[in-house]
Amino acid sequence: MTQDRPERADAARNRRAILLATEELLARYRPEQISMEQVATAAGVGKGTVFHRFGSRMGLMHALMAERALALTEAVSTGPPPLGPGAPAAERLVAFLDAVVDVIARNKGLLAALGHADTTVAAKSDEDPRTAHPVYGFWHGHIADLLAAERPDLDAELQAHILLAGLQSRSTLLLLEQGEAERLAAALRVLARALLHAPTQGG
Amino acid sequence: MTQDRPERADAARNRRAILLATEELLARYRPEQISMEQVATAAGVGKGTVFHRFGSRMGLMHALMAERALALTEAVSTGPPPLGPGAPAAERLVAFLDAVVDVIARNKGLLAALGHADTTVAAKSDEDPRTAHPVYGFWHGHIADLLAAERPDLDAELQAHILLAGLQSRSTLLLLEQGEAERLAAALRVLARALLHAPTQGG
DNA sequence: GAACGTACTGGACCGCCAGTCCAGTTGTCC
DNA sequence: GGACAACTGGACTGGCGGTCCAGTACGTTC
Repeated sequence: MTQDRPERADAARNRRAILLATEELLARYRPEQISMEQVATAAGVGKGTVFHRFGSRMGLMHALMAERALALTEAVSTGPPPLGPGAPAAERLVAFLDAVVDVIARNKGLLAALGHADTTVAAKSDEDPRTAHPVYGFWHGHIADLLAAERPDLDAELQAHILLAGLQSRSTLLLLEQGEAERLAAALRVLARALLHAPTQGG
Repeated sequence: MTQDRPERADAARNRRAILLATEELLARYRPEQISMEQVATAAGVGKGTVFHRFGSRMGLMHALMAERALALTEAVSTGPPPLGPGAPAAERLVAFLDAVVDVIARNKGLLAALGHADTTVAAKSDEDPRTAHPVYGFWHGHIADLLAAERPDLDAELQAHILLAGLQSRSTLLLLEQGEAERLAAALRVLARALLHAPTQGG
């Protein structure tokens, strides 16, 4: 589909430049301070190019996020246990949560930017956030599956949302900025384990 | 402090009008679609007045939120158990979470707007979100206290943040929009109870 | 290696919005 | 009823996300 015709050399070069410039800006400034024009300038291209390639602020952030999350996606699908298939669901869940904390810790700015982009754009389309944000969808699905495998009596879908929410809130992001990633991971492990051992629910 | 001199009659009238107009707009439109100018027009005042009274978009949303959360604050501080003092911490916690879900369910638009306002303004000041959002601070403190009372071995501060995060995420807000408040409350109860019964953590 | 069609480029441009400013108005106090 | 401060409101500013389209340079074809 995308390969019908290989991306033109200059287009590929600029795409990389834009993603790179975005990363650098995110490392240096708060996401809301970064305008698309700045990204374009930093990448040495025109604003039109940025929008041509990525459609919108949100598209750009999604592309970047997808790239950053790629390794985790692969580790989960085809890598070795406990992240990959093979280990018991409970272990995989804890390992996965740890890994997600890690990805997020190394991409706080991006996460915040994504949140901001989502919010900004939400008004224009009433699409489901999960559809709009494939990385989140994958994470959520994975957590929900593992949770359901271990505890079919729980509302796994929703618990998965809640666990993930704990990683994207403002307070959490603030914590990560202070280098407390391990503390967050620990808390999440406790929470996940507690959930796995929770007293069975009456209907 | 604020009472040194009672608010002038016209000022009070306009403040009410602005808050009311904001509520009505929030009920009808998505928060990001509502501009401060619209609020002003709907309230029948000039834009300058809105900013004079509330300082910024965020200030307006905070004022509205504080008003909406007032009943809960009072119920917790001086009301009857299980919400108010008197009941065991575990019961108070569950009751409080239910109450917060209720407040949030009845103010989804406002919550989303607050999130948006926070994000928008965050760049300008590097204040701690808790300071910036007193209602959140109160909720968080209360949950953390109750949690710590029952389970001193937990990272109550952080777990409280995580529980609250589950109420403010985009997915959650989406759920609430679909009238699934009870489902969310149930999931939170399960999670809180699980946490209260969690296996003790090794240091 | 030259000519051609097309995908890509970039910056001027648009509409919009948060927040500022200040001259005029109105309520309150003495 | 006069004086002073607080309040008011709308014109204005700066900046942003996103569009548009004329020009450019890439890859292809002969």
